[in-house]
Amino acid sequence: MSASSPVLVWFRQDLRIADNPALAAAVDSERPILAVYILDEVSDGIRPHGGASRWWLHHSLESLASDLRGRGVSLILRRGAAAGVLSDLIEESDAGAVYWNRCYEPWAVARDTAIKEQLKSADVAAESFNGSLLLEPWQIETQQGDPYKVFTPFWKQLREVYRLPDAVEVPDELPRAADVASDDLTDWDLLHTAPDWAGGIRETWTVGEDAARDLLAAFLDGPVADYPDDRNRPDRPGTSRLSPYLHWGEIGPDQVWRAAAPLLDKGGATAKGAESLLRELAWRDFNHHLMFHFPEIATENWKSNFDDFTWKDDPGGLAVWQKGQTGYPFVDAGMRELWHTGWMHNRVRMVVASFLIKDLLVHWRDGEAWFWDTLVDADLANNAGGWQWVAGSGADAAPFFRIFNPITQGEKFDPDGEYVRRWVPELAKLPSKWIHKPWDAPGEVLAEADVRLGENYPEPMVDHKGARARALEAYKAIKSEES
DNA sequence: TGAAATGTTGGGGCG
DNA sequence: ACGCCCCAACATTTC
Repeated sequence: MSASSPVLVWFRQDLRIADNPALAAAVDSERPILAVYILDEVSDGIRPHGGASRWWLHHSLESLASDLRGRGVSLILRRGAAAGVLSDLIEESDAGAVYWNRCYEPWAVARDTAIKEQLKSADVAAESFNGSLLLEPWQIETQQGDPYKVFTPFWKQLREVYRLPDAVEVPDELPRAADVASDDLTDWDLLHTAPDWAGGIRETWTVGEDAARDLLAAFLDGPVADYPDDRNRPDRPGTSRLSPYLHWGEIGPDQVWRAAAPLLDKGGATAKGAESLLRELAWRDFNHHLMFHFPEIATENWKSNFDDFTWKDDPGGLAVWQKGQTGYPFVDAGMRELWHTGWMHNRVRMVVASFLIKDLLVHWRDGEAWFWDTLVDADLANNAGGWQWVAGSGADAAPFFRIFNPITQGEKFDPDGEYVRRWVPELAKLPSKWIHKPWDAPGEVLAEADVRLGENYPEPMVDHKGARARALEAYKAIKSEES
C-alpha cells in the first residue's frame, strides 16, 4: 500500500473517540482515517439488535458522527455482512489497513477471525485491540491453566494482573481520507421498533460519550460513597447507570478505573464505594471471560442437568410478566420501569427474573430474550450471565433454591414504597405498610386508596408460597443429576 | 447478591 | 424457691 492509503477504523461496540485504542493506533499510523460503522444483521449466527438497542444505536451513531465531524472526519455508514462491506470499502477507498476493537460474542469472534484471514491474504493490514475489557479473556487463568469459573478468585487475580494503561489522547483534528458513499442513518429505521419510543427512553437518557463522562464524574463526586448500600435501593438514584454506555463503548472500563482508582486511597466510605464499583465492573469482565471460553453459555444451560428441567410452556404468563401485571407490585414496578426507560435497577432484575423462572417456571431464555429486546444496555454476556445466575444453571450461580420473595424484597429494598408508587401509579395512595402486598390490606384501606383488586390492579397471578413449593418440587427431579 | 423451617436459649408469668 | 410453659430472639439447617 502507498503511504497515503487510508486506514479504515471499523467502529463496533466502541462508539467513542477518547481512549479508543483502534482509533489511537490509526492516528499513530499517520495515514488518512476512514471511520466506518457497519450494521451487520446477517453474518452467521448473529442475533439482531433488540428494539431498545436500536434506539440507542441510532443516537449513539449520531453522537459519534458529530464528534468525528468536529475533528474533520465523516462516519461512513454501511449495512450488510461485514466481510463483504469491508472488501467493498477497501476497493472504493484503496485502504491499506483495517483497525478495530474486539467483540466477544461467538458470532463476532467467528466473523472477525475469518475477516482477519481474508484481509491478510488480500495484503491488507488487520489489527484488533482491546477497547472493551479490563483484561482480555485469555490474559488470566487459574493455577491449573483453566478459565475462571468462580468470580471471587477471578477478581483477586484481575487485581494482581491488571495494569491501568495510560490514557490515549486523540488530536482535535484527524487526518481525513477521501469520502466514500455512506448510507443515511434514518434509512436504517432504527427508531421504529423501540419500546415506548415516543417518550420514556428519550426522557431518561442522553446518549454519547460526553454524557457518559459527565455521568461518571457526577457519580464519583458523591453518590459513590453510598454505593455499597444504595446500589440495592431502586427507590434511590444510587447506581452509576453506566451500563448502556459501557455496552456501546461510549466509555471504556479503563476510563472508569482511571477515574475511580484515586478514590481507593482516600479511605472511608468513598474508598469502599469505589472498590464496590470496580468489583461490579469486574463482573462485566468475568461474564465476557466466561462467554469467550464457553460460547454456548449465551444460549445453553451451563449446568447441563438443567436441560431436563420441566419448564412450563406458558406464553400467557410470560405476557403478563412482560406487561408488569403480575399483581406483585415490586415485580410490576420493575417490568414497567424496563418498558418505559429501557433499563431496570439490578436488584429488581434479580427479583423479576426469579419470579419468571421460579414462580412461573418459564425458561430463563424467554426472560433473556425479553431483556434483550427492551434493555438499552442489552449485552449478550451480561444478560445471559445474569439470567443463568438467577436460574441456578450458570457458572458460580445462585443455587436454584434461592428463591426471591417479591414481598420481602420490596419491603427490604423499597421500604417506603417510593419505587412502586413511581411505576405502579394505581397503587400510589396505598400506605407503605400494604404497598408490597395490597391483597392483605383491609377493605377500607383499599377503598380509601382507590385500589380495586381485580379491576384497576390485578390480584397476584400466583400464590408465591405455593409457587415456591412447586418450584422446589420441580427442581428435585434434576437435583440428583447435578454435575 | 434468600427464605422458610427447625432448633436453641433465656427471661418472665404462673401455679 | 422451684418447675413448667410460653414465646420472642437468635442461630442453624434445609431447600
